[in-house]
Amino acid sequence: MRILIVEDEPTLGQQLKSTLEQNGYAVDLSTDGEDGHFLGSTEEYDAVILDLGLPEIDGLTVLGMWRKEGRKFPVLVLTARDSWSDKVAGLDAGADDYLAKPFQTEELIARLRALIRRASGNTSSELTAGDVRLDTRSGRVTLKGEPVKLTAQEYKLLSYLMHHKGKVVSRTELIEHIYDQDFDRDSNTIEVFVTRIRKKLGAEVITTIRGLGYSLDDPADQPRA
Amino acid sequence: MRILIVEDEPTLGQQLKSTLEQNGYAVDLSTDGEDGHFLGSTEEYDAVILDLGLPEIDGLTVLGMWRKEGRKFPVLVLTARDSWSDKVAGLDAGADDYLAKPFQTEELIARLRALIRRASGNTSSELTAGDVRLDTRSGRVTLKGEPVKLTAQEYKLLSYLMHHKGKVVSRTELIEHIYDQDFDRDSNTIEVFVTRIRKKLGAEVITTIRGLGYSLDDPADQPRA
DNA sequence: CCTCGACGATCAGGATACGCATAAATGTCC
DNA sequence: GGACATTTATGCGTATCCTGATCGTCGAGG
Repeated sequence: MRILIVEDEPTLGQQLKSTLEQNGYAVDLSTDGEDGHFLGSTEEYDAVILDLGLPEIDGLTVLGMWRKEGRKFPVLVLTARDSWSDKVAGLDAGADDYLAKPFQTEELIARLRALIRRASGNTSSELTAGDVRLDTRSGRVTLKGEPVKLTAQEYKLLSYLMHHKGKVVSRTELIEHIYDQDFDRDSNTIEVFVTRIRKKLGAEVITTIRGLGYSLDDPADQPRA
Repeated sequence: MRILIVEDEPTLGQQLKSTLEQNGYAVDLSTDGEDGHFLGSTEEYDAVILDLGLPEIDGLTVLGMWRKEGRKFPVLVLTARDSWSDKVAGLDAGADDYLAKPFQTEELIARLRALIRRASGNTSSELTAGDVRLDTRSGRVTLKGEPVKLTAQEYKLLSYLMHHKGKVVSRTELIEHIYDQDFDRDSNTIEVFVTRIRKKLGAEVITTIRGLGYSLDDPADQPRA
């Protein structure tokens, strides 16, 4: 999953970035409103963390612009103080959740996870497809109850597919969502990891749709396939 | 485990701090409400000891603010006298336990231990994983019944992992919970202690999840692995 | 029905970052 | 001041990731 952080204070921003990366997210960091707005408008993110107290352009303005442009990613708003008016304004402008500074990183992670989960239409933190089960809280994957060891990239790829079960996901979409900004787009890493995952979880979990991409289907959703 | 003490009387506060440290806790001490509130909001604590009779901001107010902000750590409230009304108000405001001054440090420790245990979802004061058993009351660790000598830091690290059995714990999370406020975040002490613990208890007790952190698994939870 | 082209799957080698282990330096407590 | 615990520093080994090449397969058109 790929996250955008818009935070003017460099120390906090950098710290957030590395914390999130340690939790398996691909993270882009922007330190001003204009650049942040541009990134959010051009790149693909699964969630955005937005500080309201930005220099130059206000965070609320940026959020408003995104929504007007039709960007739908969930936005978690950070605000300097527990100011009630900011909260109302934020939610009005289209924020999906709200966290007052200062905050604990663990809570931020928990909320972010919940936002991404809800945005993809899932209600539980446990995603299942056939015999495969993925727990987004503990970061564990099991096959028929047996724990399976996945590497970081394998996990990211599988996680994205499971969050979009049934949808056909193109290779470029996968690259955009599991790598951050600077990454060589034409490479066959995706294929390599799909192969690896199939080896560990069984070939049938990921279906190839020639010319379009991949799709992860839950047999339970299709009585006969 | 990391504790925050908010106590205006310096003598008592300092004394509590060193007692708790002797019992294997990492302790931050704050002598006024405002600073205490800030610490509780920004740092990661496994429990908080809060004196109600504070100058400037009242202890109850601080507690109320924390709960409103969504802070979930267990709070043990200290009050000057055995005043019934204070107790009711404290529990109302979200306190988890209550102790009247003067008190025996033994009792404080015992209650603290119980609070932390309950907060992590454990019911017994004895935590086990495979052949390893950790008694939070005596601070003793045994391997297949044989007592094992652990140093203070080794114990803290193991204890935190055993309180969160099965969860993937990142290195920063470990640092935040076994060291107090001022500590150099980028150092490799965690790795060193993990190595030491593995040497004493066997390499299999702590699993490494590359790029994410460590995890302590109980073989009993996974029928066959 | 066969052939060819395009796309995807697979494999193996090399680069790299990550975690491990050890030793040396520093700190702390009797 | 000595013993022990803790932290820092450093080299090593290896899992993981990426690259590029080759092999396999699907499907359209002849």
